[in-house]
Amino acid sequence: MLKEERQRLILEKLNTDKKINFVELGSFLAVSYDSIRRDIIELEDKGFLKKVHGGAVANAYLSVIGNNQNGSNSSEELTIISKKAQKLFENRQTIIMDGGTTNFFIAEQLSTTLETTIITNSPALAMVLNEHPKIEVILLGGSYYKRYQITLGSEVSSQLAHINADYYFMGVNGVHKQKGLSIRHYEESLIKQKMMQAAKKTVCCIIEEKINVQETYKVCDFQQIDMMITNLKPTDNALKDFQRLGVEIL
Amino acid sequence: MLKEERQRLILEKLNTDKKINFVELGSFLAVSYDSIRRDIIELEDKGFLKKVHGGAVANAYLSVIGNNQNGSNSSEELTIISKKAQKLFENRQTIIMDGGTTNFFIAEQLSTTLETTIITNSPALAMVLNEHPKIEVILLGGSYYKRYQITLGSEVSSQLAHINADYYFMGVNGVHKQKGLSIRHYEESLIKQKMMQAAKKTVCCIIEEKINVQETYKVCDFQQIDMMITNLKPTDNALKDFQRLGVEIL
DNA sequence: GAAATATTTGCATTTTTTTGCAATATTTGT
DNA sequence: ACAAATATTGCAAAAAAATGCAAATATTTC
Repeated sequence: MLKEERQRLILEKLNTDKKINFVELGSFLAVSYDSIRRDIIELEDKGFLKKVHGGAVANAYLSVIGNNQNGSNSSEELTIISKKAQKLFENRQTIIMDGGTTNFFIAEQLSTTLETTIITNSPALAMVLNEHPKIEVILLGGSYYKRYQITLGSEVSSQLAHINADYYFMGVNGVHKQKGLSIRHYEESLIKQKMMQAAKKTVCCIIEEKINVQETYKVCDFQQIDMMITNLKPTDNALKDFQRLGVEIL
Repeated sequence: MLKEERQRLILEKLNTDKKINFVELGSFLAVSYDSIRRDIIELEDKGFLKKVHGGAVANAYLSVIGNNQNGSNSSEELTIISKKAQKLFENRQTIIMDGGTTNFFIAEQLSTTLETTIITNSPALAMVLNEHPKIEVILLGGSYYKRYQITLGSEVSSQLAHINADYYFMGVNGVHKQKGLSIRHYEESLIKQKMMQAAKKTVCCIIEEKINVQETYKVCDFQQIDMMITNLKPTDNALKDFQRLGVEIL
């Protein structure tokens, strides 16, 4: 087995599993533990992964969207959310969508007859819409963060300043009744705030795992958004804390 | 068995298997290990594969292009151009690259140790660099033109206004000694002019089919660029009109 | 068509890279 | 702090690569 072949397989496995264990990998590829270990060191030198005690973890920015999609259980949840979100789209609207698996999914499912403008800081999302005949896409430029696969920074912010959209579809890592909406990256949280200001209504799409979760950086209070879409039924018990707060739940 | 025939078979096998082992290949083709090895070296020089210890692996970008294009000739031409272009890249530079197959190719081949900033209006190019550990990417935002898969418009233009890059790698549809460099899309030709202004040196990478071709919209005169890279040898007869005009030809 | 020249090929030898092992050190969980 | 798991290091065997050389083959030239 060629070293390169092995390393390619390691990266592939890492991409799907997000983490690898040397011992398992050794028996999986039928090579000694040492070879695996040395491969991991080489790959780390090249910046493709991070070596940790007992194995290696993916360098976040390497995770390609393709992998997020095939995660079978979460894709079911995303499908439900996407279906609900489709109802909000009408012709002649302008919609801001940030990067994130959910928005990616929603964008992919948009009806081919829809005529809207979509403003996004996610090149991947823009490219998903390549095939769409009628949607106009505005890409917000700036520093490109490979790790999150979006653009951020003051350039993005200033472009948002003179935009007035109908909806903003916001993705977050956590929604909490008291602590509000939060994510893991500071710069991104600022851009999300700007995006909220640039849209008449903010919609938050979120899978149930992220409900009642609090992350490092707060974007806004729960009451500041206009609508929340989850994969649960609006009447679900898990959502009862969020009822009657002036936020529509779909 | 002729050398060319052998090399063709090697490339075919590489295409299906994505990797080759010298010893296996030797017995498969019934020639000595050394012949195989020398073939591989030759093929690597031509940019068709990557030689590794124990065999060879497919060059990543060749498969990508395989999807976009079918002409096997043009990928060979692009490989030659890309190899030449690589020599211009050094650490701590800022490079503007617009969208286009050639730049896409060049970006994919960039050394993983290279530390530069790449400014582009092509989301696809930004995403190619997702896997690159050290390159910083600035994406120019604006209206996204699906047809060309790039952003254009005044927003892009104004972002370029305060950029001062080392090189601009420009893709065009035609280069003509008298008529200059030209492309098919008006708005894009304007952005290319801005990009030229934003870089110290402009490099034009072009395949021989586009030499002495004139398209609808002129970007600049031939003498205004600093360097032209083609798949031909600089001394090739087809380029003799372009010599001695102050433009370096690689 | 034959001689001269250049290219290709296979082999033997030397050098380099890769690999697995064993001994030792470090980290982790309890 | 202790045991178990995992990592590091140095080393030697094995595999593969590079090199130089000579024979075989192809190409050019006259």
